Amino acid sequence: MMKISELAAQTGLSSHTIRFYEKHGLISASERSAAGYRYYNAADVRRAEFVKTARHIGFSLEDIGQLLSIRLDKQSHSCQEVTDITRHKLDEVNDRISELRFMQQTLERLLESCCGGPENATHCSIIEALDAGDVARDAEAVAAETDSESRSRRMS
Amino acid sequence: MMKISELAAQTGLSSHTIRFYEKHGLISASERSAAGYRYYNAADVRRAEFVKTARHIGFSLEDIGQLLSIRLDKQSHSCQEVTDITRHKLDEVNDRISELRFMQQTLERLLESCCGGPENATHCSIIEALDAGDVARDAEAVAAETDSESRSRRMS
DNA sequence: ATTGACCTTAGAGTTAACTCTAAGCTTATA
DNA sequence: TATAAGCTTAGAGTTAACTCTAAGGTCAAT
Repeated sequence: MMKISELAAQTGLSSHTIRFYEKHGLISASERSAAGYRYYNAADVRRAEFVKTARHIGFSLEDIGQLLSIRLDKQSHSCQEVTDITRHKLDEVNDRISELRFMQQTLERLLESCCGGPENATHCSIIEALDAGDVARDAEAVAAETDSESRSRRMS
Repeated sequence: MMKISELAAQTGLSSHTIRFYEKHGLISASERSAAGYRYYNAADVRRAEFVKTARHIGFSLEDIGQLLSIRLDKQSHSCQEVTDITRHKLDEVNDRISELRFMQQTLERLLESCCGGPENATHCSIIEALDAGDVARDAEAVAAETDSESRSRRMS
């Protein structure tokens, strides 16, 4: 049975974060001392590590809540539920990657077009491109194409 | 000279957002009516569109503030200043893409390993993988490798 | 008995970029 | 002149996932 700071050391989460996760129903201490100290057993530690792993992969706390309830009672849940959550997360990730790739290309194109030197910016092609706004029209096309804007805006 | 809702229609920004940008020093109306109504001239519109374009590419409002001050007085600024901002943004974007690609690969790997069927999750390989935590150790390696965690966490 | 490290809680603060509300004034139209 | 649409401001709310603070209780070691 370990105290919160030991669990923190073990998992790499902070004590604050562990309490925060508890408040959100993801982790709990299976025992409390008379004075209210949290004590974690091996199963608690594994659960905390599960949360950390899932978080690292990019699952939201809400996703993790669902995964945990499946983990807790595997018999009552199907593999499909798990893959649905996973696939949905993958879709979000892919959408966000598409957006970022467009930004990446645009930024690279801008950088190539500009001398980047100590000359003054009177004829800077980056400023000019932003002024012309043609970049933005491309961006809108991509956004419409992937229809990713609204969903990905909710992602980290 | 157009009123705020006309500028909104023209740029695709909301009136709220235009006022918000004004509060943050990015946009302003070159005139006000006696009653305080904002009136925008052609230069104001171009500036608003500059902001929108830059925003679309992924520049933060702070970045845009810098770009605008360069745009406003090109003689006093160098191309290098512009490319510095752009390159820095590109670095952020690339870091974030690296993270997301790792997530993508991990999620794809998880999906491949799981049957995804209506069977109960007693032996679900996704849940098992999250339990084992080996995924997380890979993720940590990637995070350390690109050193992208702290920077990208500030990105959208 | 006294440190000092650690624990508790409730609740506030952080970040970015909006987004909305309330209460009241203005303007164009019928 | 009455109505509706639109404008103004200050300021609060939203989102996600923390992160920190304050005020106080606990515990092990000296």
